[in-house]
Amino acid sequence: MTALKSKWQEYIYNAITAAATKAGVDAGIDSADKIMVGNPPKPEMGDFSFAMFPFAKAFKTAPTAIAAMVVSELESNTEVIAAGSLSTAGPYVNVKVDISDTASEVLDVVISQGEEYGKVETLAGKKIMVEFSCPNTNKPLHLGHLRNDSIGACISRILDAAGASVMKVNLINDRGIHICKSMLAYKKFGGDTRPESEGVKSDHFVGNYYVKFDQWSKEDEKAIEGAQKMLQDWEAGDAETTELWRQMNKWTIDGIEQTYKATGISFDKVYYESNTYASGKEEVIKGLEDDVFYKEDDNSIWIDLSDIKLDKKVLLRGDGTSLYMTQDLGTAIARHTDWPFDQLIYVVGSEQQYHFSVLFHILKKLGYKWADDLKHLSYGMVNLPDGKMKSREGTVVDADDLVKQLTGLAREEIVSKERGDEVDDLDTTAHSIALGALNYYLLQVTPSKDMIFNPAESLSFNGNTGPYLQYMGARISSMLRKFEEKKVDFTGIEADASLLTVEEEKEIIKMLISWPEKVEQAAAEYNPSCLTAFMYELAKTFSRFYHDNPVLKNENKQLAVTRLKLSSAVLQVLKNGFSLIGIPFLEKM
RNA sequence: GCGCCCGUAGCUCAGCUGGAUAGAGCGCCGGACUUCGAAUCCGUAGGUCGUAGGUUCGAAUCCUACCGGGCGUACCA
Repeated sequence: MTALKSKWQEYIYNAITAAATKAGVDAGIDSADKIMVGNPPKPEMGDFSFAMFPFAKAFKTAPTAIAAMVVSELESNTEVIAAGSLSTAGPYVNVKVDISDTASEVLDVVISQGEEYGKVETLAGKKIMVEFSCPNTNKPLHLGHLRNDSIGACISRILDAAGASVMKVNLINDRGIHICKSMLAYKKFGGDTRPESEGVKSDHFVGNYYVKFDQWSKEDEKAIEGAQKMLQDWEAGDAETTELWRQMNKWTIDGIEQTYKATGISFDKVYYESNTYASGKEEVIKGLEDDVFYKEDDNSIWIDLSDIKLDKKVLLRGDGTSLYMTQDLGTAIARHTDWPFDQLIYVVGSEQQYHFSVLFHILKKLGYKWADDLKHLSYGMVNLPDGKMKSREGTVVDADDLVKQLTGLAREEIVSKERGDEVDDLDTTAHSIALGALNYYLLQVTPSKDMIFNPAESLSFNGNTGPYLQYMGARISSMLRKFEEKKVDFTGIEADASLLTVEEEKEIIKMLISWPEKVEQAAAEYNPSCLTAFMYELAKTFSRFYHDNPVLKNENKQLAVTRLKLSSAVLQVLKNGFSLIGIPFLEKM
């Protein structure tokens, strides 16, 4: 299709320059690829459109007249006439092309390339590290983490599809004052209890003590002091503190890993802040010696950011303990040493934009040239219909609960449709539908925007949703199964793309052709939502086509075979999209 | 105060490297199951694209100001 497109750009370009020469003017355009190609508002008007407005000035003529000139110029070329039919619509030149050759080609390409179709080379040879998730070890995952995980995992797959070599990394936030808070609360109120003894999932068990600390600290100022003291003990390597820390971290991480498993999240390498903060500290001290930083009277170490019109920022506390920035410095440096990347993408919420601009700036000041290759892929907050999630008001949507709830509803849906016996495994299928719904819901919104998570809507399986796409996949699969059963009736019959004359068929062909471009765009913009939009359009167009036009049941067997080929190409592209977005493909549902 | 982001249909979102009548889902109302899976399909209604200027042949899209909302501006992460 791109070949087709550039061919027409060439035709139009030649026609315009020829017309310009005849009119004795300079068309003001020097290459065919500068010709803008558009899509007519209605498919019956044509496949490509070319607006003549830009040439009005050079020709000193109304665009409508130029369109007429261009068309008459094109009609004198027999090659052009053979390639398509022309029409003018006011200032536009519209072209309707015969796409049967292209159709035949794209169907073959999609089917022979299979899951490779849509892989592109725009990032070939690039090493890209993607950091996402980054849980704290003091509480379980919530809805915000789910958006982070969805975006991070999806972007990783998209970059991979664009040819990059991708390393997915996690950073476990396992040290710091907030970690000490849940530890201290457990020490004070926990007694001999353990997750198993209470029958609570281990990360939730720890999270409950974090909540308890919050209540306690409101009544007793000593709570905060105690946490600070504990942090000092921890950094000093106090045995008892370290032991408690180890135990509680294990509980949280075990629990979070169960959640990752349930949501299909994985990493190539996991970093722990407890391993990198020390090198961050050294880096800060080195920077102090090199006069990049300065020391306050209380021994805290700072950077002056007035050169980039920001304030100043503390990098190390007066008591010598580390901060978020300290450890992020150490982590970044460790990563570049481990795997010298061309780009490192931090998938982190937009509330940390300031943090990252400072972090990147500091690394640059410390002399790391690769600081320019760091990118903060910032995403917006997830809010609820009645406002923000607030832990104090108990409105935080817990990740495990949400997945469980979605799975339960999907299960009910299957049962109520009496498909329980049809599907391969009820629980697995229900879970797959839940994941499809969740990932699609979270990824259809442009990452940079805040979004509202409407539980009722996200739980719906109708309309523009993941399960709708899964359903179309299952429908096509079902049809292909039926074809396999009756295959003998079709032996020796070859597909013929010139039979695809219905408007929807043409639209579908054009969409199939544009799939690789969509992947390219998604990678260039770090935006999965252009893929979700495309997939929905494709599924919907196919659905409309399928509703009105018999495929397998067509009396014309050759048309049946051709449409089957078209259907399986649609299924292939949908499946390729599914794997990028994180929608499990289901043969039956 | 300063910095960044966002204002598109009742609600949730697309569209934003400027181009023909601004799209979809949900919801509302109305149709289609003896037919390849109705988790489907079709149709109706619903928008001065926050406001005002500017650039342009042409602006939801680019620029400026203002209004409204969010986030940040922590020795939290």
